[in-house]
Amino acid sequence: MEPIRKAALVNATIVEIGQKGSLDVTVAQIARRAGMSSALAHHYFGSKEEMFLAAMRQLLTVYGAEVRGAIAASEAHFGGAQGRVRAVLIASFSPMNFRRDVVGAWLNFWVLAQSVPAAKRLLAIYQRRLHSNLVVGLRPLAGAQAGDIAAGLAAMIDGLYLREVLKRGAPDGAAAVATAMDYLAAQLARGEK
Amino acid sequence: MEPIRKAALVNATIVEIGQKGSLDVTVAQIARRAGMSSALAHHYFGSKEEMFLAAMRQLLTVYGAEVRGAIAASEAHFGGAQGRVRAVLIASFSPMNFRRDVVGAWLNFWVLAQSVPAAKRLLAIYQRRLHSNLVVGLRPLAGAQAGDIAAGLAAMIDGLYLREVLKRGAPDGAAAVATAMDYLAAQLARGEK
DNA sequence: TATTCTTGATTGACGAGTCAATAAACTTCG
DNA sequence: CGAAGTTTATTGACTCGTCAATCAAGAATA
Repeated sequence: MEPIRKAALVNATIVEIGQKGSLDVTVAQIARRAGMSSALAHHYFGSKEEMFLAAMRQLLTVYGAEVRGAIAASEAHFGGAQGRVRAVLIASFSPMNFRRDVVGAWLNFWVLAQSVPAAKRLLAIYQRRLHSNLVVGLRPLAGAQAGDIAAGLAAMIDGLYLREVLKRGAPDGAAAVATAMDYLAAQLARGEK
Repeated sequence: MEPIRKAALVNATIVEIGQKGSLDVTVAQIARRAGMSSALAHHYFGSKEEMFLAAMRQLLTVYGAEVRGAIAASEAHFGGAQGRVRAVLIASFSPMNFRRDVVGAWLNFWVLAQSVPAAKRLLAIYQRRLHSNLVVGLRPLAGAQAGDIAAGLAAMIDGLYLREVLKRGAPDGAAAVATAMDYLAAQLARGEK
């Protein structure tokens, strides 16, 4: 039972935060969405904060898995070139990760990181992984510039996420990928000139 | 008295939210920082939400003024070229706007916009102004591409803000400007080739 | 029986907003 | 001038609701 209930609570937490657009979500609301009483939620997680952190970890885990998958697929097919960077972008803006409620939850966890050290640590992991993935992909293409370009690209990715939460209508991952790829193309074109 | 007290409350709201890194700030805390009782804060603003919105408007106003000032100064001295865009960037990352607590408040207001329509409207104004300022500056440099480049640049600016709240140490506006200008240079170089 | 699962009820704290009352400043007009 | 009246400024105390967390007790299961 424990793993099932925990998973249900974690998902309910993400959806609830994402839909409400705020961390002002009661344990009772989350528990109800997950189909149980608030007391049971406390029984399994001990505290609301633990639930939030577990939800963050879940987001990180899913995102990380998708990135790894995309990279693997990309290397199998194209073997290098812009493939790895493109893979990271595609995974970042995939329908799974670029969902409205997921993006809303991300933003709220970013806020949480300002006051909860454990949350800050989790986000730092995300940032390191993203940066490192981009640099590995960029090194063969841009050499010494890889670090700077990765920094700019990472900022742009986060910015595209940030802006998504205010848009209405369905998220458009392809457009986001296009914007980021355009940046990349411009940087690489300059390097070659 | 009214304008003085309101101004004090607005500033206290920004600082309190920025330092705490969260909208979970009590009216009593804000009022205390502004040197008055919570009842008086309610007397002048009616509700906590009104205080938040007034604080957002203040941020928008100060930012807008600084951008206008920078554009005017830039046109007087260099007359066009990348001047206008650079002016927008410099204003965006000026020591006044790129302060830790201000950036923290921005991020929190972004979250607020998800659930409070009035806040969303204010942010939409900011986005429109930013985009339009960038497009005007980019049109002579990039022609039809101006819109797309502006979109990417705007996302990057917001992303740089977003990332700032997790960094430690003093904000480095110059580095942020450099990253954004680098993006711009790459895009323009490609256009000329 | 013992262990795990589950919840309704309760507690204790906290916070937004209201209110009644006091104090200060300003206005009116005799 | 100066007394009576009026508007503005200000606060402590209070109400009312909410919510995280706990607990004791009741199913279910092994």
